[in-house]
Amino acid sequence: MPDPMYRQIAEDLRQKIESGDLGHGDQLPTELELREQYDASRNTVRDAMKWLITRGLIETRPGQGTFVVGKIDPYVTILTGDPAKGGDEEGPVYVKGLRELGQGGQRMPTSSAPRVEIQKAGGAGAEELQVGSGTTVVSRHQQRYIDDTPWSLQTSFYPIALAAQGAGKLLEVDNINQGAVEYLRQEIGLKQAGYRDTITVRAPNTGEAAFFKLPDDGRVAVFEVRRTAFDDHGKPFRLTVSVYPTDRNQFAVDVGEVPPQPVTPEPKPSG
Amino acid sequence: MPDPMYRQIAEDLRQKIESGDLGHGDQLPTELELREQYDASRNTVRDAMKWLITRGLIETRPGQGTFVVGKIDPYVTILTGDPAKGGDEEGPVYVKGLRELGQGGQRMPTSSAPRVEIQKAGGAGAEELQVGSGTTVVSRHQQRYIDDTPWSLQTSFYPIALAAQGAGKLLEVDNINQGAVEYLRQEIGLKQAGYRDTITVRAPNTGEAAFFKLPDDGRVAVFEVRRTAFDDHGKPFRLTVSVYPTDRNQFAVDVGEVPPQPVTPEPKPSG
DNA sequence: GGGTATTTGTCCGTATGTATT
DNA sequence: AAATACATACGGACAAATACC
Repeated sequence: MPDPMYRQIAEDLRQKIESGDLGHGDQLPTELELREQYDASRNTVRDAMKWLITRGLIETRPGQGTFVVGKIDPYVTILTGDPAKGGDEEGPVYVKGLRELGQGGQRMPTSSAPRVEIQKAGGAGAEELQVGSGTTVVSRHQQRYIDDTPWSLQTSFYPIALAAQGAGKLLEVDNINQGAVEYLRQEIGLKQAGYRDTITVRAPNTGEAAFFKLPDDGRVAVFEVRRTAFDDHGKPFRLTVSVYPTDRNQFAVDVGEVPPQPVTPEPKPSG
Repeated sequence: MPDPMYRQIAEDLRQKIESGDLGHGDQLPTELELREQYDASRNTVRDAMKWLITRGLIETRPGQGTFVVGKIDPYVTILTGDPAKGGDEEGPVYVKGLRELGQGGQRMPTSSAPRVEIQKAGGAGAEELQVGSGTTVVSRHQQRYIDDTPWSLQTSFYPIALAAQGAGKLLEVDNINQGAVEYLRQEIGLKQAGYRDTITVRAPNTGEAAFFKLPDDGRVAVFEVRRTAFDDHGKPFRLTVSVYPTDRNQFAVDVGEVPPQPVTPEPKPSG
């Protein structure tokens, strides 16, 4: 038995897109035109559209039409940095296409002023800090941009004890210019000996979808990177949770000796 | 203006799920029952279902009903290993829940015999090897399992010159027991000085969806990890492309000194 | 194994609302 | 204001998968 009709229509359009017959940004025929081309009802054509939308191949714009999605030059974040520094907190970001900048395509992210909150460490967020439930932590939440486009949402958690020990800037609603890790080293001699990142993918919540301007049908997932930082006694003192849309970000991990070239050419989905 | 009706229905059901009113694996009312509860048409109820399905909250089973998705203990792959070894090719994998094994929750993946092909390095896959277009490469493709469940699809590319220089096993349809990286070191003195991983997320192709038994509506994306390995002259000699479903996998990256504990343990009574 | 009821999947038609040009 | 195009919502019909007797 053949596939359902909406799948056949979707596969036919997919083939047209991947063969280059329909290029990035091109407009598809309207739903009514497709209804005639494939001799199906408009609802069936729309089912095919939804199948293609889920796969990120097309997008619809009410009042305008349906379009092949444009290609995005992904941002590349290198997760392996100097353990004595923050890591991705102030690190550079590379752009794969490197069209706009002559060489290297390096960018610096900018951050909003942090929203600082004092919270109880419930089961909700900060198990990695290994403080008991009910202990007080400081959370510092920031919105991060590259070239004025939303790039990531980031929240760092610190035990309140650090502020009491002299790191008062943790409680201030200002960016810490030299970076929080360097500040903690200077101020109270806390050395970051290493960190562990865990990388997961999930659907965005409503706030994230709004900030990143993601379509509200939830088809674009987000990376969640949780960085637990340890001092030289192996004790965790910082948890940073960063969220990035998966459609315009990728990560790089360097182990051992790796030549300096910033990134490798793009991967391609195989048929 | 209020949200569309299908969104209101979806949000109401989402709240019931996230509040625990409906637990993992529980069955939802049938579409006809929901149609009466919300005084909507069956198609509108189904639109609400689709919204929840896209977000991974529920799943439908034809002939049975609609269910809250069960919780999955994710596999954790550590990307930062010994640069002189393969990395994740033979490395252990950790399971977060660690319920089934007493301690640590460590698992070893098993691999199918490789499918070995000789290919021209076209634009398709292996730009990272920095061989000219038209150069011949060996590809070794494997299916990898953990506890007999499909875990990843992996393809490694090597310049054909390595086989000519004495590493003949690269052309054989057998697993290389000691690992390809160790084999290349022993046989032709090729030392892996380091590697770079790039991590992206994309929709699965049909073969991947079939192997991983992913729903064919494409809502579950896959990780694509591309590992380029370099010798001690900084020359790439291996590209390994691994694909993992995002719904049951996560990655860890260790930088600097990180305490040994494999993953963040769930708070458990010591007994 | 067969038959039947239940439940979701596909497909159709139509009407009306909303966003854009 | 009008035309166009997609979004939402309704209704109905039949098919396919599953469970149960």
